[in-house]
Amino acid sequence: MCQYVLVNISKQKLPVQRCCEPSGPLQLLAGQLLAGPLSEAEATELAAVLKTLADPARLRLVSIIASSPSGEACACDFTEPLDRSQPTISHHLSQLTSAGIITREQRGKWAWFRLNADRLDMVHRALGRPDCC
Amino acid sequence: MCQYVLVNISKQKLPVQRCCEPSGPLQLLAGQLLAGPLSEAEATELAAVLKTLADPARLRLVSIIASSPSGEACACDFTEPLDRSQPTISHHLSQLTSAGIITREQRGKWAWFRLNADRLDMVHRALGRPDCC
DNA sequence: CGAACGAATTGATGTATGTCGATAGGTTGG
DNA sequence: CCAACCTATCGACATACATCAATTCGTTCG
Repeated sequence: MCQYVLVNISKQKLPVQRCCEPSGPLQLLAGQLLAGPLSEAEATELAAVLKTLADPARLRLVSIIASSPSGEACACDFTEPLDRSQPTISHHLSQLTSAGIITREQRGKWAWFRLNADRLDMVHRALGRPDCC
Repeated sequence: MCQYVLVNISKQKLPVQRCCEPSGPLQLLAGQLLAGPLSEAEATELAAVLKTLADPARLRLVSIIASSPSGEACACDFTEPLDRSQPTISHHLSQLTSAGIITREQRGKWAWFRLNADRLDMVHRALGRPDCC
């Protein structure tokens, strides 16, 4: 079912990007953890994104989407490998979407999710050294 | 008080490292978020470290330690800028220490903390692309 | 030794969160 | 248009957690 649709869209162009290059304009997370003392506001903002990532189920969701050849995955692909109920999966997908880490697209009765590379790069850079990446 | 002691040890050698180079052997967090599907165990382990980082107070503690010229900071230096009670600060420092993100050293009646660069690099790499850093 | 001081621990409290069963909302196919 | 199917929302529940006041633990110094 899902696989059938997946094949049909697997030819879509995948984002090819150089390593450590900003893939878009930075609007948030300007502060870097190791570059100087974070303000309460900067820390709260960064903490919110990290908190969304800091869950085993959500990390697995992200990793499954990331390792999909087509760059996206159907909601129905998660329930089995994660061994959690459908409402729980849906909840986590919603969390990740709200945090801007993944994007959601409805196609027919299936919901498809892809990574938001910009947002992940942002978090990645926020945790690196100032002279890195 | 604290500043006096701080001056005395500020000549200690600081770790000078190239960007994106492992600063030590990896024992944990072998899995990379974007390199392939994470197992439940890998995800749980990575989530634990991220959860420790995912708090405004703890992020600020880390950033304050990181931006100290001497590379370390006294527990007494945190209470004021963070605007939280002494037990709360102590609690967060304990969390960060348990997670291996910072190290603690008792000198006289003061407690001094430094970053564990290895551990932070580990988290940084875990969130990056496979071909990055 | 005993007073003073820095930091950790304890106990309590309100809030946030991960999880599921049951239900509702939307979309497709016959 | 109705039944089947996929997904989201709701309600409930147990657990985890951030925080503080009070207390205890260690260290230093007179």
